[in-house]
Amino acid sequence: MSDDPENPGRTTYRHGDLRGALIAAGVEMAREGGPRAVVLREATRRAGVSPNAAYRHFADRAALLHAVSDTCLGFAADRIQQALDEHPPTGDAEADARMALRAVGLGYIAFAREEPGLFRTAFSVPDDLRQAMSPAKAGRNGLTPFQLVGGALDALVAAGVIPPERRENAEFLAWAAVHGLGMLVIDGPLRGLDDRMIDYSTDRLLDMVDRGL
Amino acid sequence: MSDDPENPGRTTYRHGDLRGALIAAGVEMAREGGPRAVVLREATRRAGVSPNAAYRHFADRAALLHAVSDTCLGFAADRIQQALDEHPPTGDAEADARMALRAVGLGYIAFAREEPGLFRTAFSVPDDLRQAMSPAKAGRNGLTPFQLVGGALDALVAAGVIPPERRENAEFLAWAAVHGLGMLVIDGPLRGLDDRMIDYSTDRLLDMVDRGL
DNA sequence: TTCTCGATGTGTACACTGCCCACAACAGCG
DNA sequence: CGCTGTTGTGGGCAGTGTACACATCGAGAA
Repeated sequence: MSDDPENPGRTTYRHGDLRGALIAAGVEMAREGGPRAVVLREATRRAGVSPNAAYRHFADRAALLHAVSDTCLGFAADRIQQALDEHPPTGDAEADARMALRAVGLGYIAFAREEPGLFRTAFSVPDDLRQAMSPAKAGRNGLTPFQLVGGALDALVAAGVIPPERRENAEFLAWAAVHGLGMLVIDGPLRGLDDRMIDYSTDRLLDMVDRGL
Repeated sequence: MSDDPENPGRTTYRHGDLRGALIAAGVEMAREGGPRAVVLREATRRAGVSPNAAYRHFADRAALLHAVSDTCLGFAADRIQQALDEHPPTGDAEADARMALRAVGLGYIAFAREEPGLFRTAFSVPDDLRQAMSPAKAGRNGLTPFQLVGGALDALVAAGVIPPERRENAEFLAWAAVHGLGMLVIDGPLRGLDDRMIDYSTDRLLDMVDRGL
């Protein structure tokens, strides 16, 4: 029995929302230590439940990690949406479309920098195109990061900035650039560079995408 | 230095090159299962040695993984060099410089696709700028992947393709794009796409870098 | 109302991991 | 020859994932 004041020991035999509690605990561990820190037994401990109870809701540790990863992708979507909200449209369709794609990138990088553990966890699980738009990976706005990038690109086509024949699969190019920068910043050679330097590199990378798409 | 690779039971008390054998075993495990599959005890088992012997050569599992990761980066450098060799200079300095940067990207992506486990392992260990050029991460040509990208960019500046003021930190932009694509291909939404599709995306990404740098 | 049953949580157990400690064997030195 | 520091061994501990049998209980059937 845990006498944790924040997590009162339950009185009922049933937990109520053990699945959700395990995911929440997993997210908390992922926040501090990345995907490797998501430990099944520790999650059950935090939920005040015996280790094997987890197996009523997840086939194995990988399944739990997958659910945690999806949740993290939703958080990424939220952060991207926040960046979009910070750059409201001005009325100039072309400039707005450009700025929206930029905002998606800025939100993505911001998420990587603010929550490196969650960022790593979000992308620690193999994924494929079919599942990239699964609602489980969506944020509060109901969209996944992948769909947010796609939306920004559609707007660029609608505004005439990108010719339609370049639209196809452009998600992958934009995403690759931004995702790569995110990795380099939290785990790669850019780690520990001062903030201004990273801001500058982010700007230049987004310039490159803007020019090169 | 590297004889008797398949010696089940050694006769001498000393192993001879246990450190190297452990790294080699680690690389083999990484090849099949990525960084998570690099397990210390299994490495000692494959080296025909007791578990604790590893601690005479590595402080802990993280240290072994780090050494394996460095080795993998060297393999990446080798694959990039191979791609460079496959596109020999034609005499046109400008076209050659462009092609060299392209070849670096192609080699990088080829490595990710051919050896996903080693690729993941190479970048599973936190790193910073100071260590990006450590000789431990170099390939047979003595250069690290980071240095190979840098060289290609220097050639682009020398050929007048890139203005010098855009040279600084351009490594990060080119690297981010290619690295991101590599991750998307082996772990992300592009996983399982057919080869032609990936080739096409790679081409378009390198176009973007070429245009956008 | 009572009974049953499927869903959910518990207890025990096993194989495996990383890592700590004390000890054993040996190569290279005087 | 003996000493000594390096390298490998053996036993042990805490912690992990997970398989199996069992306990508890909520809800629908009788």
